[in-house]
Amino acid sequence: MDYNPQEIEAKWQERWARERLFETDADPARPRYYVLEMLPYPSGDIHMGHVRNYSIGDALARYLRMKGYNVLHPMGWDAFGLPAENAAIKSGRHPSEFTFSHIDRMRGQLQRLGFSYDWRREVATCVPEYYRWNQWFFIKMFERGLAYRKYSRVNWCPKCETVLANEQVVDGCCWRHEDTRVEERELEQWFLKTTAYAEQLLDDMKMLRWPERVLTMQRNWIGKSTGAEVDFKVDGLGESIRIFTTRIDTIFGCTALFLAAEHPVVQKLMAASKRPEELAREVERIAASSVQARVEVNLKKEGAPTGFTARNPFNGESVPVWIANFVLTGYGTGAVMAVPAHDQRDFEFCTAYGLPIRTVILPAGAGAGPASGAASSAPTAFTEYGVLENSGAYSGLGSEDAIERMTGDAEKAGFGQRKVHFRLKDWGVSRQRYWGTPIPMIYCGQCGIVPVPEADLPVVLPRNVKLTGEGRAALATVPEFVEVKCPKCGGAGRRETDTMDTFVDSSWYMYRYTDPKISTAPINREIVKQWFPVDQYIGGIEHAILHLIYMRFWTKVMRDIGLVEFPEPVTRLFNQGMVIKDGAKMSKSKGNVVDPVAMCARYGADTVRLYMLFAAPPEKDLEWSDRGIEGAWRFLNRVYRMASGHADRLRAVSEPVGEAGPWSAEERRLLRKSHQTLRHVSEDMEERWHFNTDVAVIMELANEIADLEPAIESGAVRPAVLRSALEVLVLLLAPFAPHIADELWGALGHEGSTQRVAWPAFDPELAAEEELEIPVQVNGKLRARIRVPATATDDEIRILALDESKVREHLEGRQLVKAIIVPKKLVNVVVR
RNA sequence: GCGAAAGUGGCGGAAUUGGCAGACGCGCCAGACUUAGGAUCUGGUCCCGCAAGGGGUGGGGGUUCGAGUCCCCCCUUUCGCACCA
Repeated sequence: MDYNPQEIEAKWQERWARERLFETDADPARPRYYVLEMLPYPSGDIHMGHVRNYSIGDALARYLRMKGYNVLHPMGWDAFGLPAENAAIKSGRHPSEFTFSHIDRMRGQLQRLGFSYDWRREVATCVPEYYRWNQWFFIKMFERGLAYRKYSRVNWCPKCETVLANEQVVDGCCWRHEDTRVEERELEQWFLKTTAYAEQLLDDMKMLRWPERVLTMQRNWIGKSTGAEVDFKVDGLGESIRIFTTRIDTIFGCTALFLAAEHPVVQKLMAASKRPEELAREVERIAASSVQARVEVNLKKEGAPTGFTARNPFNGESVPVWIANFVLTGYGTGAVMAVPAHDQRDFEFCTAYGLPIRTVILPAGAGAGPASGAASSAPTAFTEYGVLENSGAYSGLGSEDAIERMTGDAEKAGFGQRKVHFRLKDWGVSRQRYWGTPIPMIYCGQCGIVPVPEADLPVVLPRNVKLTGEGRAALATVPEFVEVKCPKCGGAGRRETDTMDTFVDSSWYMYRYTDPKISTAPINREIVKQWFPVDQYIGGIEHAILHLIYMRFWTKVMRDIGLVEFPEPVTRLFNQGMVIKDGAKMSKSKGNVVDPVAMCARYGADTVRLYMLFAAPPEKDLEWSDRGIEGAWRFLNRVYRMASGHADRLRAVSEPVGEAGPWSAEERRLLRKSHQTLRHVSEDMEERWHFNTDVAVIMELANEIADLEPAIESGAVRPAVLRSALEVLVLLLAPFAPHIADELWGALGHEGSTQRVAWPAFDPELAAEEELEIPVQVNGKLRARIRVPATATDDEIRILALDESKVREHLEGRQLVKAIIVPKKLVNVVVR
């Protein structure tokens, strides 16, 4: 009789599996819905963050199945590169031992939580079959010029001992090691050309129903800026310096040029300089300080003159060329024009070094005289659009017009051109690690870079490798792996020894789920067409500019090589909040973790899941509370006692509730409450997703049934009505606490899982109140409540309200101005 | 610094469209049952007040018959961006 979750959950989990309840069938008549949760690193144990993520997704999946959808709800595992290698280095065992045993372990934990995954569609991204298709994609991209190799300065995490992509650097630190500063190294690396899709990644955001926050982050990350490039000829040298500006309208106010210390022309200036040693020293100093600027916020602006001047092509004026620490090498051309009057940074720099400041833009609508005088003595730059002055033929134009005209004129005269720059950089995918997809390339002295022929894929990892963790590509130490014949000429070649970033794996795993076993192609086009795009993706915000940009890029590449016909892989995205304990995100290093497995052992999966949904709305952070979960536990106990207490009697009842009564007042009350609850949960599941309030109204229904216990004893609530209310209660609970729901569904005399039962429809007539309690305000203050039949007209309500004794008291000696009736809601009597 | 979101009891939170502020749960108080209670059940629980009544959604102003909700100013917190020319 006592609620024993362990027993119930084990029984139903076994039965769900035996009946293959969650296996996605191919019934073409039913509408399809693809629910996907972000896949985990198999770190060995699932944590509460996972449980929350999956409780949300599973509630949705279970609801949709009951609504008649054919639901695809898969689960898989990301490649687990670094943790596996570190564990291997420590123990001397092979990384695969960790990876696969951890996957098994986490799968077991998820099964214990009773999530409704179709395990036939499980995908692990760390197996040779998956490597094959990563490599296949890589070669396709190489053939299209979308994968290339270049020697460049890269981010290096000393803890990971490997390269990081720009997206993987957070506040100057590694995304995995939040307190490890990223270093810079010069390395030859493979890149994927995400920049080729910058414009599309930006444009296609309009078709995404994603949180605005994520879209904004992506927009910032892509960082489109439209402007112009203009050439300044260096006086006395054959060189010219090309600058990028979004404010060509301010160019008459240019009083200097600023170069990044690493700008290529700096070498030439040094060579031509009259005082080369001195200049070289200065350049070195500025270079050092600009490296620091990348890490430090608000670094002091520093610079040095080169001694050269360059000619402004618009007014023929020569301005000094400086080196400045705040000019970024990697953005635009690495050179900018200094317009101190209209750019805050230039203003600070020029003020510090005494360079002249010349106003050329006036605020629109301001008088010419006073404004120009004020601007030259102002402590800040005027950076907004305005009207040009001191700008030759362009004076008097508005900024917008001027930008258009001046850019056009520069193009005609041949010293400049329209230009769009993006902040987005290509994705550096080389990793100097063992456990990852080998990059399928061979270097030949004769033929250059040659991709491994498709027939030879996959290139697999050699087993006999010694992992040192010393930051050199581990594969380079295995001669049998490295030494290979060139597929083109048959001569001696060398294999690439870097492996791919594991974000490659997660960029297309959602496709693989639709047909995980296909061996002739990365995806089954026909089946993908049936399921894609993913209807609902659920995961944390932390991948806003990592996985979620890579994934979008990958889909666009897949479309361009003819694998899919749509531009975006995921229509709707939902970000659940983090699980917090003692004010901080749960993490092993902080020692504030709550183990879901232990919680399951104590309370059962249903209680844990119900609490995860009840304690906070899903998009907000959830503060873990040991007391709070007790509440969920008590609730399920109450429901269990209540339902199973009545079950024996109710099982025998066969008569239906009846279409229209006649019902006792208590029966009406019960039916009304259950249909109101049904309405709330049904509507909420469709759009709003405030699962915490769904659980709250389900609790209210349970409380209502408990309150009616005397009426049930006395027969005022007949068994058929009670049974209908209990069935609603159980079915509503099914998405949130599925085991106990199925158990009680059985106790009420039904066969099988609630997942095979149609979601009940609510009856608006049963949900409607017969009598309303309407608050009556006098001048906005609550003075009384009146009870009126639900059918009462506004006039009837007005008469009743004005007749109420409390209201009459407040009316005494005053003049009635009007009575505002909000139908079925409220009356406000206005008096003077 | 710029941008966005948020701020409601002792706590998590509710109030979906401008209409009863505090649903539901936790905690707390009182009681019942009990050898016992960290089990269960019943009642109470925004603040001041014996009550009548008054006050109350970060602070200040405004719009409105009516504001947690809309507008303006300020404060605080969180998140994102941060020399992107």
